[in-house]
This record gives sequence, structure tokens and C-alpha cells, in this order.
Amino acid sequence: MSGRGRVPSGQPTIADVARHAGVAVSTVSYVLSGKRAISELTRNRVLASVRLLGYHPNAGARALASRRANVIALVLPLRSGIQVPVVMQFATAVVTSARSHDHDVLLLTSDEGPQGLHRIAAGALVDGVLVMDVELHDVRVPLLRELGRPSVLIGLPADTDGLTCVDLDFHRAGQVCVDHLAGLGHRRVALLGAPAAVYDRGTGFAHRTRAGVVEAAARHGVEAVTMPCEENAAEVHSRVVELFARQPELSGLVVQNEAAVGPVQAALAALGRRVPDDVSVVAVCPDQFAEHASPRLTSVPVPAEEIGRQAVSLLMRKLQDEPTPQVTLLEPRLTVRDSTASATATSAAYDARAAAR
Amino acid sequence: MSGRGRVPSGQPTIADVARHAGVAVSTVSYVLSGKRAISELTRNRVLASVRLLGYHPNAGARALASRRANVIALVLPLRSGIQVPVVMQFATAVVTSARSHDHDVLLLTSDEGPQGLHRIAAGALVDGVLVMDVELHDVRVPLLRELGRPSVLIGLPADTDGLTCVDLDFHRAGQVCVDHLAGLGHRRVALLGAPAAVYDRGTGFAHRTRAGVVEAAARHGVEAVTMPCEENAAEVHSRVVELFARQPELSGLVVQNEAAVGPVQAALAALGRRVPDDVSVVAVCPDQFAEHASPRLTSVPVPAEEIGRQAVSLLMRKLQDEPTPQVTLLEPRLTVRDSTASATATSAAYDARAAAR
DNA sequence: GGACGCTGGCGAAGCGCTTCGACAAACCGT
DNA sequence: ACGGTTTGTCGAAGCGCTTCGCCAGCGTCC
Repeated sequence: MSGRGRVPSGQPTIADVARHAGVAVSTVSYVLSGKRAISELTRNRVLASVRLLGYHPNAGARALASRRANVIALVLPLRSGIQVPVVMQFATAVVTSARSHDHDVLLLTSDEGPQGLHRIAAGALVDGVLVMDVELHDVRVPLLRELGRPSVLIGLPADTDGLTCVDLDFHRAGQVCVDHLAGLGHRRVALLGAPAAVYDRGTGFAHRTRAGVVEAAARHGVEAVTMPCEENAAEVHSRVVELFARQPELSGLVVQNEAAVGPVQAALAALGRRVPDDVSVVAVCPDQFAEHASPRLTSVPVPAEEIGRQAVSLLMRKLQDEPTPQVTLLEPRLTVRDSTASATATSAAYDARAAAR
Repeated sequence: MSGRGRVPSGQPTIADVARHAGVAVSTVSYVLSGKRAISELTRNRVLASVRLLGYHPNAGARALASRRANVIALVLPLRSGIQVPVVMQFATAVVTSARSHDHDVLLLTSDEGPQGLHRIAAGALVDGVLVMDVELHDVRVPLLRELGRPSVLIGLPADTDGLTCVDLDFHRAGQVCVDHLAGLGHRRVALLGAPAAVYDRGTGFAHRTRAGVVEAAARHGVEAVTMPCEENAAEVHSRVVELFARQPELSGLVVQNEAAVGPVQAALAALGRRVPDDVSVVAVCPDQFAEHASPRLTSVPVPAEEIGRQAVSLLMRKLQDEPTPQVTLLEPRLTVRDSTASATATSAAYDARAAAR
């Protein structure tokens, strides 16, 4: 009789489809995967049955048989102090483009650490791994090298050997900001950067931006001071004060800290420095922030979407054993808005007003 | 010879472990799952082999055989205009607590829509679904009801019949804010709420907070005006101006819009209204924001972590066919910081200064 | 007109795991 | 001393899918 029968799952299986269409199971499989030629006639019969029965292949079975889960892991830095909106944009872009490659996304947090990566990869839950917020000397990098699964890093570790990395070219971004300011005639500029912890942690983008700023400043013969900056209003205020104490004639400011953008504007206002009349501000931050500020900020946006897409597409390529470049750096573009102005036209504005008081 | 052999995967299988430990495959399985009694001796031998070989069960095979993927789906609202940091906190909490229940998290975006939910569920990729940012009349709700997989909603739709929902009690939160202000003697208060689009969309928390504010104000005999508010600085500023135009003696402000918190403070400062001397401000926002503002804000935090944990734990309970309450509302707690003060002590401060000018 | 190559389709062998029933062996009460 | 439990282990049957090898039927080419 029934013997040891288990309860059927309820969902139609490929066998149901095959029976309904009057073909073999393998035929259904080939219709669905397109891996062998199937006559128009048969294909249509099968597809009709699929639709009629509402068939969806069982992911586990498929993964088991094909040795591909069609899932990629996304390791997000869910620690605090991180630029949350950018991360979110990444995540969205990654999910969306993974779907367009017929893959789903498994979310991992950094704090499960290497353990998690190993578990996931060894258990064949995912075919590949996307790691965000990579540090210069990231503990996960050696692990990724010997993981036995393709991986793509978002961010640049010190040693990219044997890896695939994507990121905005933050070095160029720093340069571009200073180029813009210098082009407007500003001779004293400053970088208000990420929180000190981010530099200490050895996060690549912060260091690279700073280097770019410093280098471009030197090239233009412009004085540059750089300073880390925490993300609360009070701290931002005192940093700005400190900046002007160290460099009273400062007229160009690069801000790379989206959380600080608002407070910086408030602090400048409080100090009686008008933007862009007295000081020009360039931000490295998502466009959304730059647009919503007032005045709207000249900015170099972090193209989170595009980086996410690139990362996924590189990973897909690796999944098919195609070769990929070791490092992909996206060219930054600077969008001019209302927070930067020529220095010559207004250079003495603040001093004049100050003297008048 | 080799016949039709495929390449072995490289990873050790349960059979390798069994062989190495000198037991049957099923014994290894029972050791690992704990579903049958196994002698201390055998268990240890097996576990030793597991560690030695670095065995990790194959997720696909496990899912296929056990009909449980040990994965839950998290549907995030990755559209814009959403309170990003809160979402992120949710996600973290969900991932972390899912892991503590031995589950992983698959990330879905709302914009794949009902399609995505269906695909995931029908394909047995996930055992259950967590949906965030549920609207009052959410299109996904009917789908969830007939999905055939357990689900938990974060947020409250209009009709919760047959569902399991968790959320902060925003109605109470609104009340609590007004209670606090009224207790301090403020007689005219205002709610600066979410962007108009959020109300229009029928998002529960916005409406519920407003209702709570209005109700508590009525109870206290306090005048209340409520106003939606976009998230950019300029808009916030004009809203604040408008507020004081409509209600010149306004002395208590409830802000439910984390992105507006900073700008609100800036706007008040710009208008010469000091916090808390002239106007008390209560925010409904993550603690982190409230702490970083200056002055630090009295606030009702959205306990994203706890909601996330609760949601996961409810889902786990459903996965085991245990009954769950239809609606779980978390009690808001108000944290008093530096942005609220007694109205009586300072009520006329602003007017006095204004008159003096 | 027989050897040949294509096309389109079928059958069956797994993929690695869980779980059910069977069954020795050890333990119990009487 | 003997039936009845309990405890610990094993073997084997799938879970639903992919993929390999095979073959029937047909048109082709000397």
C-alpha cells in the first residue's frame, strides 16, 4: 500500500509537468534550461503545462543536481559609523542586478565574520560572494582567496593579487574636487573627512581620497589641510572652527562624510561664513544628499548603483570561469551645483564684512 | 571504467564522514540533528571526524530531503524616501537573530513585487517571509495570505486578519510625546511628520502617530497642528516658518522624520528660537540620531533591533506550527534628553527677547 | 541502398541529505 | 528464565532536479 509514503509537498513537480504534457521529465528540463534543442511543438506543449500547473522548480533540488544554487552572498558592513544610505543603494543595486542574472541574494553581516563566509561557501548555499567595505588589510581577504568560490570585493585592499575588486576611484575623486576648487581660484582648501575610526581601521576610500586631495593640492600649489571628522553636529562644529583657526584664509572645503554635510553647512552659517560667497563646499556624497542640501551642493557622487551593477556582473563572469580584471576603478564625475563659486570674485567678502563689524 | 562519473565536488560529504568515523550515514545525520539518541561514544567519534574533515552539510541536499531550506526571506522597501538607517537596523537585527535560529536571510526588494514573493516561496527557496514597510492597504497582503508559507509583517495593514504583525505602537508613541510636552506645561504643540507621499501611500506608522498626537492633545486640552514634511533642508525651513505663522505661540514640537531632525534644529536656530528655551522638541527617531544632535534630543526611539528580533522569533514559531498573536505592538519609551524643558519656566522667553528688539 | 550525420526525445543514474522501519543488544520486571 | 521495553545503529527509499548516453527516425551523399 501506501508503504512509507511521505506527504507530497503540494507544489507541482517536474514530473507532474512531464505527465501533463505527455513528455519525459528530461524533456521538460531541457525546455526550461534551453540546453538542448527541442522542437517548437514540444516546447510549447511543455510551457503551456508549466503555466497551467503553476510550476516552479524546486530550488534545493536544482541546486543539488546542478551544483549551482543561483544565489550569491552579499556581505554588508552592518557595523555603526558606516555611511548607511550608500550601503543601502549598493544593496538595492546588487539585488536588482542579481535578479536580472537569475540569481538571488543572501544577506550576511560582517559580524558573523569569516565563519559565516566559510559556512555559506562550504555548504554550497551560494555560488559566489560579494564583499563590501573592504579594509586595506582585511582579515577576510586571505579567506576569500582560498574559499574555492568566486568573489568580488567592493573596495580596495592593499594587496589585490588574485582578487577582483570594484570601486570608485576615490584618489581621482579627491583630485577632481581640488581641481575644481583650484580652478575657481581657491588657494587654501581643506578636507573634512571620515571619522577618525574609519582612517584607523584602514578603510581604503578614506585614505585614497585624502591622498588625492593632497596630491592635487600640491600639483596646483594650493595649501591643503585634512582632518578627520565625527558625525555629530557638535563635533562637526568644533572641527570647522578648528579648521579656520589653523587656516584663516580657507575658502574651499571638501567634505567626505555624508552625515557631516548638514552640520557643516549649519556650522558655517553659525560662524557667519556664507556658502558659496565666503567658502566653496564640495561634497563626496550621494546625489540625493547634495540635492537636498541648501544651497544644493557641488558634489562628486558615489555611484553606488553602478558599482553594485559592475560588481554583480563581474561576479557572474567569474561564475562562468571567464577572466576578470583584478581592479575596476570607476571614474568620478563632479556635478557643479550652487555651493562653489569663483574665489577671485568673492575672496575678500568675509574679511570685508568682518572688518566692517 | 569511470563510466558516467561526474567530478566530485571537492567538499567532503556525509558519506565521507560516515566512512571516516566507521558508522552509517544515517548515524552521522542523527548525531548532527540530534533527532535520535546516539551514544556518547559514537557521537564523539562522529564529531571528531566532522571537524577533522571540515564537513559542512550541503544546503541544497538538506533542503531537498528535509523540505526546509533554513532560509527566510526579508522583503525590504528599497525605494527612496524611506528612513534608511532604521531599515538598516532592522536588517541587521533580522540577520543576526535569524542566524541565532540557524537560518539565513535572503534579501528581496519590494520592487520585484508579488512576483518575487511567489517565485521564492513556490520554489521552496525560503521557509518563511518577513515583510517590512507594510502599507495600510498593501497589495502584498492578500498574496501573503495565500502564499502557503508562514510570514510576519513589520508594520500594520488595515486588516490583520490571519496575519502576524509586529510594530512599535506608534499611536502610543504619538501620545507619549504629547503627554510629555503637556506635562511640561506646553499648550500649543505641532507634529512635523513624514513626507506627504508617505501619508498618501497609506503607511501605517505615519497615520497612527498623527492620530496619537491628535488624541493626546485633545485629552490634555492642548492645541495641536500636524503637518507633513519633506526631507530637504529648504522645505523643512519653510514648514517650520509656516508652523509658527499658523500658531505663533507654539512651544512644543514633535518631529517624526529622522532626515528632518537636523534641518529642523537649523531652522529653529535661524528663526531665533532656542531649544529648549523657546521651544521643546521631541523626536521619533533612532537613538543614534537623537544622541548626535545638539542639543541632544528627547526622543521616542524606534526599537528597530527589538522589532527585528521579535519578528524573527514569531516567524520561527510559525515555522514550527506554533500559534502566534495576530498583532504584537511594542510599547514606546520616551527618553528625556536636553531638547525639552518646562514651558512655565521659559514660556515668555522668546516673546520677551522679541519685544526687546 | 547502405553508411552517415542530425534532430528530437527518452530513460536512468545520480546529486547529498533526511527519515522511516528494522533489528540486535541491553535492560527491565516478574 | 522469559516476554516486553528501551536504546543505539543501520540500510534503503526517496526528495526533485540535471545530465549523460542512447536511440529512433529522417534526410543525405556517394
